[in-house]
Amino acid sequence: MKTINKIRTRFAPSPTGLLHIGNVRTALYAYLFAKHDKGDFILRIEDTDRKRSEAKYEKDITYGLKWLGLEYDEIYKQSERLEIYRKHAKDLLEKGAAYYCFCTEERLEKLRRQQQEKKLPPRYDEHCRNLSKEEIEKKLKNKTPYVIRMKMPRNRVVEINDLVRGKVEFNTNLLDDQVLLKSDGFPTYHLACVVDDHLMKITHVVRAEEWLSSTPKHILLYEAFEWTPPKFAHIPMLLSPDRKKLSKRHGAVSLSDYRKQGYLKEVILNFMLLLGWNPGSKKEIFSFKEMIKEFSLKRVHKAGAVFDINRLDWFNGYYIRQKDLDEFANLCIPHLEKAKLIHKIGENKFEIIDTKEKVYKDFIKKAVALEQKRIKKLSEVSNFLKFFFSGKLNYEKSLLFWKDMKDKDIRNSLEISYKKLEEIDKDGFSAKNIEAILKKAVEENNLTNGELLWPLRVALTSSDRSPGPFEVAEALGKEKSLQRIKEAQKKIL
RNA sequence: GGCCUUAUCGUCUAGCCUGGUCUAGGACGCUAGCUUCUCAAGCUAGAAACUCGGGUUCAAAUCCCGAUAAGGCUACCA
Repeated sequence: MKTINKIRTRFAPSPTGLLHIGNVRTALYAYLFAKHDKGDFILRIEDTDRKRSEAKYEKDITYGLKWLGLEYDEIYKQSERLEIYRKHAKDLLEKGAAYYCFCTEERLEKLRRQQQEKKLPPRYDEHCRNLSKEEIEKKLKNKTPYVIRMKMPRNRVVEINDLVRGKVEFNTNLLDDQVLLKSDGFPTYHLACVVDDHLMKITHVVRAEEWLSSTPKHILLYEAFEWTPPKFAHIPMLLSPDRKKLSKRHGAVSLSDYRKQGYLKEVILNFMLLLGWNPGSKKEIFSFKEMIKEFSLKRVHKAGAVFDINRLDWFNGYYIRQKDLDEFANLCIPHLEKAKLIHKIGENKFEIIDTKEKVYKDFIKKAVALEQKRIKKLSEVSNFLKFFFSGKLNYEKSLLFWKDMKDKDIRNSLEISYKKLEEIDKDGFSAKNIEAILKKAVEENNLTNGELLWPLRVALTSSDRSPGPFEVAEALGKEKSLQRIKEAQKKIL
C-alpha cells in the first residue's frame, strides 16, 4: 500500500510591514488545508530583505496569527539559515545550473534603461553567463562583489499543474537569469523559498496569485537540485473596491487595524474564508471547526475578490449579536478604557472617569447590553455609551420636544415620568416594570407613547438616537435616572 | 511592450467539469412595507447579473474560437 505523506503547508510572510489582511487569508487557506487532513502548518519568516525587515513586524505577524488561532506547528527564520542557502547556491554552481555574475548595479540599471527606451522587455543580457574560469577566479581573488545567478535552461516549456488553476505553461526563453544569492550573501526569495520548502518537507505551497509567474523558475530550481517539487495552489488576489491590489490608500489593510477597530477574530476568519472560497451550499456562518472540516482547495475561485467592508461589518454585527453578554462585555471593556470612559481599579471593579464613581462589572454589563444589537464594531461602544458614563449631559432643549409639543407639555411629560419612576422601589426598577408603569401612565393621562417616552429618552441619553428609555433607565438605576429627569426639567423652566 | 491569469446582480458568490429542471439561486448593500418613542435589530416584499461577437448543437451562463476588459508578473523586494 502506498503511504501518503502528511500534508505540510507553510505561511511565509516577510516582516516588512504589519500583517496584511490579504496575507491573513493566504495563511488561513494554507492552515485550513493542512488541518483538514490533520497536517502541519508552518510559519516561516522570510526576512531576507535586510533593508526592509524589522523585528516589530515579525512580532505583529506572530501576534496576529495567535490572536486568530492560526497556531503554527513549527517556526523558522530565514536570516538564521544563511549558510544553508549559500551552500545550496554553491551546489548549483557546481552542477552548472548557476553562475557568478559581477555586473554592477549601475550597469544593470543602465541596461534596463536602454532596453526600455528601445521598448524591449527589460531583462538581464547574460553578460556573465559564459565567463571563463580564469576570469572568474581573477575577479573572486580581487574581491569583486558578485551575485549568483540561475542559468535558466532555454527552449523549453515548463508546465505547472496548479491545484486551483489547472495546467499553466511557460516558455523558458522568456525567463530571466534570476539572481539567487545577492551580493550581501543573502538569498533572494526564489532560492530561499525553494530550498526551505524542500528542506521543510512542504507538500503544498499555498500562496497568492502574484506568485504564479515565478513558479516556473521555482520548478526549474527543483529540477536543478534534482528534487521533487511540491504541489502548488495559487489563490486569487484580494482587491480594493477599485479592483486593484488591496493597498493602504483604500483604508485599513493590516490585521491590527481591524483588531483595533473592534472586529472579532471569528469574523475576520469567517469573512476571509468566503472571499475566494465557498462550501457549495448556502451556509455562510462557519465556526473554526467547521471551516477546517469543510475547506478544500477544489472550491477555491480563480477570480480576484473585492474586499467589501459592508459585508465585513454585517458579519461583525451578526457575530456580536450572537455573543453572550458576559463575553461581549469583556470584549467591550478595553474599548471603553481606551476611550477613557472607565478605568480598571481591581478585579471586576472600575471607576467611571467622569464621575469618579466606583462600579462593578455588572454595571458595565448593563451598559453594553444596551448597544449589543446596535453596533457593528466594538470600538463604537464608546461613542454610543458616552451618555451612560457622563456626569452631566449636554444637549439642546429643543431635542426634548416630540412632534409639536409645547413647553408645558414637556414639563407635564417629564413630571409624570419622574413621579412614576419615583414610585417604583429600587429593587423593582427593571425595564419590564418601568415599561408597564409608564405605558399605563400614558393611558391614564391621555397621552401618546411619543409624548411621554421621547422626552424621557432624551433626558436619559441626550440623544435623538439611542436605546429605549426603559432599558436605559434600568441600566442607569433609579437614582441616576431621576437625577437626569430633573436636569431636563431645569431646561424647560 | 512581453508573458501569465481571470470574466454571473454594485459586492461576495451558486450554477459551468457531466449542455435542457436557469422566466439564473443565496448573502451583503440598496428601496419599500410591517413593528415602533428615536436608532438599531427582526420580519416581509422589491429592483438588480450570465462582457461582447462568432461557432458547435434540436437546445449554451454552461462546450469551442475570437475580441474586449480587468488583474498579476516583468528588481541584488518579497
